[in-house]
Amino acid sequence: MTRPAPGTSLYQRIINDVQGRILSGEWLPDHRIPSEREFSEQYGCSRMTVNKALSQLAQAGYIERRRRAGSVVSRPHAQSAILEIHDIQTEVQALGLPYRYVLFSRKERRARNADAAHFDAGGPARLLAVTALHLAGSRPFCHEERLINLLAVPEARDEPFADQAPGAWLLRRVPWSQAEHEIRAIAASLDVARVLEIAAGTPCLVIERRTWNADHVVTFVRLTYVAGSHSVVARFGPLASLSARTGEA
Amino acid sequence: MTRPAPGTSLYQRIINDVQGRILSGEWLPDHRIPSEREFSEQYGCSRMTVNKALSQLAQAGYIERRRRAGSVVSRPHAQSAILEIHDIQTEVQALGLPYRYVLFSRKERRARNADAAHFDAGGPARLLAVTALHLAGSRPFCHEERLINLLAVPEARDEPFADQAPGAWLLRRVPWSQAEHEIRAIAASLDVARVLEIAAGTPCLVIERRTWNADHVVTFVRLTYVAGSHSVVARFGPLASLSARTGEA
DNA sequence: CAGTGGTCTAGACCACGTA
DNA sequence: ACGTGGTCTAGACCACTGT
Repeated sequence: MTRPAPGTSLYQRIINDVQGRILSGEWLPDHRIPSEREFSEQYGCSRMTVNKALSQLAQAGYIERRRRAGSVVSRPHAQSAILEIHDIQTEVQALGLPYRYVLFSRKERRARNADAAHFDAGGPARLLAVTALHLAGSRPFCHEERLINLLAVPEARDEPFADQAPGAWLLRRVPWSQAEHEIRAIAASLDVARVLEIAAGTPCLVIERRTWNADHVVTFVRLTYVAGSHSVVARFGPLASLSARTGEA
Repeated sequence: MTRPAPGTSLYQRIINDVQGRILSGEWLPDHRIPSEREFSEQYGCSRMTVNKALSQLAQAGYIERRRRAGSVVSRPHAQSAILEIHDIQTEVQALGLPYRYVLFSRKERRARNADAAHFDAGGPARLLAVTALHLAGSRPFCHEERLINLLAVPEARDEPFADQAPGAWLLRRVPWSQAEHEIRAIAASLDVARVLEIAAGTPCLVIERRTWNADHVVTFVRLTYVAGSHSVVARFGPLASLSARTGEA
């Protein structure tokens, strides 16, 4: 066999067919779809090819697979979206504005009790605390408060962060395995309001991010944006992650 | 062969090994990792097994694969996170508060120019516009403004939405293929402030979501939360989606 | 107990892109 | 040109689980 696979591969065709039946409503939630062996007969291919297709459909959340009981169409559940969080410099320049970065303070210090919430139990012995401002043109764009775990990133001790934001530096230097974001709306505090050149109490968007490598927190950052200057966009296409993931990483 | 695979499968072991080398920094970005054929020799297994492992690592963004050139460790790029957006009722009950839903208005009407931004070019001919309030205990929790495309969901015409929020109804009834979220901070308008029982100008978190099925927008919703009552949490663990995706959908 | 998915094999041909 | 990944085969044994 080994058909030339003109546009798409066989397993991709199976994915598309099943996805079509689910999205069109032909196969409703809890509907039991054919078994791998039935599919392989229908498509005249081996079971492995069907398995690859159905495994990816399961990963994308379209179906659930159970031994003996077979595979059934998932009932829609909490939506999960792919949230893209870009580098701030890239973001500002995408707005067509000149980007500028100003370092406010950079202090090495021992971890306090207040830091324990952001780091793991016990926490890191020594921290690097950095506060800075990102500007779009002449306007303040984003206020950054960051803590870096010096046990995880000892090189940060030698980095002044005078010309380069710690986020960009860390992204290039440190591998990370997990990140957690929390997004909230707040009223600007007096301190932040002064820096962002707005009135205290003005609505702001806050993004807090903790980044892990293996078991320990590498860095914690709080980014404060003036309301209206920034929004977070998240997209989700279940099968997008199946069809488009080959070459783009 | 067919080893009993004591705790994990062979391809999962390969995934873990490669991930470990990348996260530890042993294999830096742009490092070329062994070819599939080399791995299969090292592990004493077939190339298909290695292929399954490396394919999943590529999907998770750890490595990039290029024909002839081999596979290289990815350089970290824009972080993408998995954003969980839950049903509002679930969310309120998770806070340990009684949930209540109040319908304010429900109107069927023709699409206006102002709706065109939320829907596709041309837009749907007829819409169902619903405004409602979600309460946690006796306090307003979230104000909902929703537009439903009646061409995509004609059954909505027969649904009063008096006792049931349209979000929960749609989630159960309508398949969707894509969603887009935008999260912003705003100052409460007069109308919204009155409904949420806060002062005008109070910071609020706004989530706007458009949901597609195939090519057309099914529904658009704007959810407004009082600042402090709600935050969005997003997590990302590249390999979490590899190891934990089997049985949990 | 019977049928499902989970995993694995030892080959194979092909398309592609880089050296 | 040649080695890479991409895909596929025609089997196999096993673990699990619903009937």
